Amino acid sequence: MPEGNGIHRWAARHEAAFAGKPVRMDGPQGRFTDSDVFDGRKLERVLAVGKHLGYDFGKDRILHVHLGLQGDFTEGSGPLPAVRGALRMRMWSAAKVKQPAVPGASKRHGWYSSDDGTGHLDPEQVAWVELRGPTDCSVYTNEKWQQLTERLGPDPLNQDDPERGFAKVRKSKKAIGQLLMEQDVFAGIGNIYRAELLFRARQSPFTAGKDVSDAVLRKMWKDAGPLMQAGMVDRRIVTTLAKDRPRRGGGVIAAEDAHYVYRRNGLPCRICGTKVMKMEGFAGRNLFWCPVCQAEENKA
DNA sequence: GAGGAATGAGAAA
DNA sequence: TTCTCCTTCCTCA
Repeated sequence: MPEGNGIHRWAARHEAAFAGKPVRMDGPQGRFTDSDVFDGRKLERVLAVGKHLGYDFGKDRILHVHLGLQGDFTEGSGPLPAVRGALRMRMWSAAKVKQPAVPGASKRHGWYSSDDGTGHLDPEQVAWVELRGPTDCSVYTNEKWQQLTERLGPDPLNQDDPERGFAKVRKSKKAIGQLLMEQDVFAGIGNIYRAELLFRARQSPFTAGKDVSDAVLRKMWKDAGPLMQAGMVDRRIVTTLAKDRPRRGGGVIAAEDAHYVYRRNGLPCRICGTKVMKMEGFAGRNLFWCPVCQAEENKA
């Protein structure tokens, strides 16, 4: 379900948990049949570009994961839980045992264990992740991964040079609210950040790309990096400034205070009080904006 | 228990 | 522009 910030977060967490060691992997319900390619091999690093994850096992083998709209990970420590729900793939840390976990098993598959009850393992060291509902979970070569990254636009979370993306916006007749959703313009931005970045720049979603001022473009780009980096609070995206949120008790940011316009249609704009608007199917998704703060005449 | 919506994107028409 | 993939969670009855 996440936008780019959530993807980079998973990459960092999974790299910290698994990289540098052999990992176990399977697709216990037959939804992922290539787990053998990776099972028992050492994970070298976890790549993140836009909304794409790449678990790099070296030797020209990368596990590509794209969560899409419905995909999500669950993670935990302790013993691997029983299979439940619709599980695509799971990955867990492997502890090396002195004897094959399964007598007669091949070295690659049999000499690592996490929950086989052999007693060779400290349960506190076990970490696991489960993946369900992804758009893609498949084997990539280095070349295929490179083709993917070349197709994507600059990613605000990867310190990329934004000029390539700016150039595409400047020559496009499409609305900026549509361009922000296109991953070959900017990678990693999704429907929440589209709405919130446009609002924070007081930019109308309907202005053609070629008519958006450079100042606003740069402002949105400069905003996007830190905003996406700080983006997750309790697995939620928060984009409101503290001064624009109502004061409530405790340090927790309430879900209804997290956004300026996203899913706030019918509610008053936090800045001007005008009712926030919603339009269905704008670049295939629901668009939210304030018709006053983001009026087309506001463009610099 | 049904039905819809959700932080996505590729293919089809 | 419309369909289709796919899973979970929430609302409503």
